[in-house]
Amino acid sequence: MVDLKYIEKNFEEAASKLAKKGVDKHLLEELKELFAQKKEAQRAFEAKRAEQKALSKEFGIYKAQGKDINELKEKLDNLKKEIATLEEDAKVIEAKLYEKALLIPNFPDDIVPEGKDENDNVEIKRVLEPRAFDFEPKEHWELAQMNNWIDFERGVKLAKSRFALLNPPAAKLERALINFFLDFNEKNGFEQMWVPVLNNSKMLLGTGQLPKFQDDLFKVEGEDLYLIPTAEVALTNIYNDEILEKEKLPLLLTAYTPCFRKEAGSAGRDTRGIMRQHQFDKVEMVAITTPEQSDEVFEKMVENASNILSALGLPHRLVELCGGDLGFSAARTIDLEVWLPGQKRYREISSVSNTRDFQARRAKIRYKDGKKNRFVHTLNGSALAVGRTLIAIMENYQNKDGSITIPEVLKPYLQNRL
RNA sequence: GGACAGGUGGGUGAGUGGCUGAAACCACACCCCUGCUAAGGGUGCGUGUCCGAAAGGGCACCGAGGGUUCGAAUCCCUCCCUGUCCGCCA
Repeated sequence: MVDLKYIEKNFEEAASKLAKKGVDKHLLEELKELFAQKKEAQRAFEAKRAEQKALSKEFGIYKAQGKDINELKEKLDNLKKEIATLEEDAKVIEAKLYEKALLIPNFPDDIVPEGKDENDNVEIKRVLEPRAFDFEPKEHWELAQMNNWIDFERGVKLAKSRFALLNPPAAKLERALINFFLDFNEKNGFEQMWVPVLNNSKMLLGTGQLPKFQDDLFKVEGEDLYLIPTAEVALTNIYNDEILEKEKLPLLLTAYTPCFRKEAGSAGRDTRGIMRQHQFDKVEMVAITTPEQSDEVFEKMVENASNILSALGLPHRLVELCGGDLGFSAARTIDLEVWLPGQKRYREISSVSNTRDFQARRAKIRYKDGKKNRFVHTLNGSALAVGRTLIAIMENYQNKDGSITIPEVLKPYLQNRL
């Protein structure tokens, strides 16, 4: 959640920052006004409440002394009614305030370029030269069919569109990739976790998926449980409503989970193949840091994801997202896009974000800094999206006859055989 | 899923209507004493929010939400969770 006090004190600055993300200034004005109202209502209520408490105490003393309490009681009865109204008012305003505040996206960092969509993102650098083909490279869905790696029809039969199933060679490769990623992350300091893939609404609110993006989530009927769209939700919320010791930071975590997304609003996009599925595997990194540590950890996470791609021999580029393309919770994001020779373009395979204290405020994740409790910074990034890595391997390692060469680094994970 | 028992501060745990935001002990921090593997004493030590430069003060929070009452951690209702036993089961 955005810092309301910051908006109150630095309104113009806050407004110009959020303009980068396309947030209307009027929304902020409304918020500021509500915040002022909330404080006023709170003050009014608390003053009366203090009065009531004092008189009630007297009431007890009077009674003990056998004094007449009728007059006092009448006074308190009236106060009670007055307070009930004041309290109700304060509650209503507060609820309204938070309802609105929870819909305001995070402030982008100053470094974030202006822009309205992905076309305005800024390429930072390219890593590894795309391979030169002496034949026309095919797209992954074609290769998948030629090699019988992916069964799209039966995936749909089992569930619905945008579900697929992997046949023996691809299924093994999928798991090899998961293990390879987890090991790679672990070697670079990320603790390997295992988490529930169903999380409750409080957690989804903590990382920013709720309340605004409810339509993107699969919800369990009759339960306060959602299938997580990313392990970021579970990993970050491990520390929901906790106060951490400064010495324990930064916490670097990694986990593999399947991820579930409704992909509402992306009808017609990437309908062929497994680029955009309702269920996909991903190995995620999450970091919990002090504000001072978060920039350095951010770089480390980007580097780690990039190094994995390099280890797999996959050409890729780093892209700094512009304000308009930045996610709701992110202050800054660098996407890693892998080269897909079949599609002849770079496609997102990892996204590393620093949310600064935005999620920490929502999820109430703090750390002790001396006597004070401060909000941590939370960061997340894929390392990597597994299904998309499978695509990248298929397209980059394809041979003229449609067969696919397995990258050397994965062979140990396949017991040297498919 | 059924039955019973519970949910209090970092932990253990007291507290059945006002003197309790909460005893005591442990843990932790600092100080004093002592002097070596027996320790003792003192002080501090929840979270959030509002006012304040600060000191300090107000309000809220004893699983969550309602209710009764002048007044609730304490009484009532609903829900959630935990434990134990039974059932079921990877």
